[in-house]
Amino acid sequence: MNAGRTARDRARAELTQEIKDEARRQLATDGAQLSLRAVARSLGMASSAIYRYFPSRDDLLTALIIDAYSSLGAAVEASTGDSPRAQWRSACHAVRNWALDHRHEYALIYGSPVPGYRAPQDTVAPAARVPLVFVGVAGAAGAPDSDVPPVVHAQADALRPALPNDLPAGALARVLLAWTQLFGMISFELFGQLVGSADPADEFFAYAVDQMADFVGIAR
Amino acid sequence: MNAGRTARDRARAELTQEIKDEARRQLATDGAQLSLRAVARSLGMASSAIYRYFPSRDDLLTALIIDAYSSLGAAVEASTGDSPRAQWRSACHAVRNWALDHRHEYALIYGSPVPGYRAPQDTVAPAARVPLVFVGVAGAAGAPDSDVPPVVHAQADALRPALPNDLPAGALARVLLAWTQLFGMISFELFGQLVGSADPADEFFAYAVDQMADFVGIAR
DNA sequence: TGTACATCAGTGAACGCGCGTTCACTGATGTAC
DNA sequence: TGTACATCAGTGAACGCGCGTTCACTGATGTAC
Repeated sequence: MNAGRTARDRARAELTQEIKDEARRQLATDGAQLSLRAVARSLGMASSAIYRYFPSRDDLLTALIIDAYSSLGAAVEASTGDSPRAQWRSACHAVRNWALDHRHEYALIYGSPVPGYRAPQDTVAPAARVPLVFVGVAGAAGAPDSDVPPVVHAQADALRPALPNDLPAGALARVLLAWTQLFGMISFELFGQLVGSADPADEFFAYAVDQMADFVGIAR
Repeated sequence: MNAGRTARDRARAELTQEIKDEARRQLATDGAQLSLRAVARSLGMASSAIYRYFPSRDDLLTALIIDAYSSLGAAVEASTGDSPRAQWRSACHAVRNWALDHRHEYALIYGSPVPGYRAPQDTVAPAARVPLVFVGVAGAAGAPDSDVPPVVHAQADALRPALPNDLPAGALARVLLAWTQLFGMISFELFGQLVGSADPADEFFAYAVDQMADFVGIAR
């Protein structure tokens, strides 16, 4: 199935991609609305033809969501730094830069849930890639343990088998907190909540990233 | 105009309220979609009758948004505590409780922007009520100054005239950071990003609130 | 290499639906004298 | 207190639009012998 590609197979793969690309383009212009008919129109094909590639609108949405998580995940995994501290900073900025470059895909995955749409299980693994990078950096930095309430400690312990290292519960909790902080700030910036205070947000973002590195205990 | 209320005036005020209430109810059931016709249907009136109360769908949306900010603002302003630390905690929990009780209104104001909708200036003041509460608490606690990059320092200085106290730039920056942290965590919880890690989030939230109080420098 | 059949991509019409907004109209409520 | 007129709330039909999805069909591509 991977070797003997027929012309039909190749055409199918290409058109599947083109449909997703066009749908992404429409997310960017029309906001979060996604219309199969509009996508088909732009591609010069009958609206019913889309159904040869995606069984329904929701399946196309799911594909876009998975692609978005994967694209962000890859961007963050590709970020590098000479020290754990530099890696931390570079990973945070990779998230923000991706978000600024893909505003509507960001809104699709981190904004309010799409009405009437229920995300299937397949999105879980790609969505986990970003937090796993931060766990990895904290591990490499030898982030120290700290006091944590029992329930949170138990949640950290339950999470550990899925992690690339065995970060102590106190460190893991702080990484999680920094993770919500990171996306909170980016969402506020993109969704316009910072207008009038920390906008433009470049310097404030850099400042926050540094504060969070200190908070997690990643040495300067 | 405020004293001599005619029957017509009272009927108008009541129906305006009923339209908003029904619209809110529909936000809660149908997700972020808002249909004037559906609202009218539920109220047993002709869809065109809505136009006697709101000139367009966007105006109704704007009213809902302002109401949501005001409702949240009032809830947070009403929170109390014996010490600045207790006030901080109680304000944070007030935000979260309001969000859990008004999920769709929360999504309306803190989720992805509604496609094709541009928020007018009238939303700015109500939106500022929550952060102002946190600035107030930090002021009462005597939150200390700290190092902050020049651009952020300048943004803090520019903000100060609009504040109820003259928090030093380093403290104000940390309050802003905690503010984005707070909403980041609540958004993640409500939008399902914590599933599989810190969910249920009650303890993690309490933990994060305490960490942020330390971070801002509000004495235990 | 050639033929017969099965598979698949794409079409165009149709179904059934919902939407925001406008408009001419009716009848009730309010106001001025 | 009563009458004449102006204001307003609410109606119902219509405009013009877009949507997701289904279906019978055509013609091209692939497969087995």
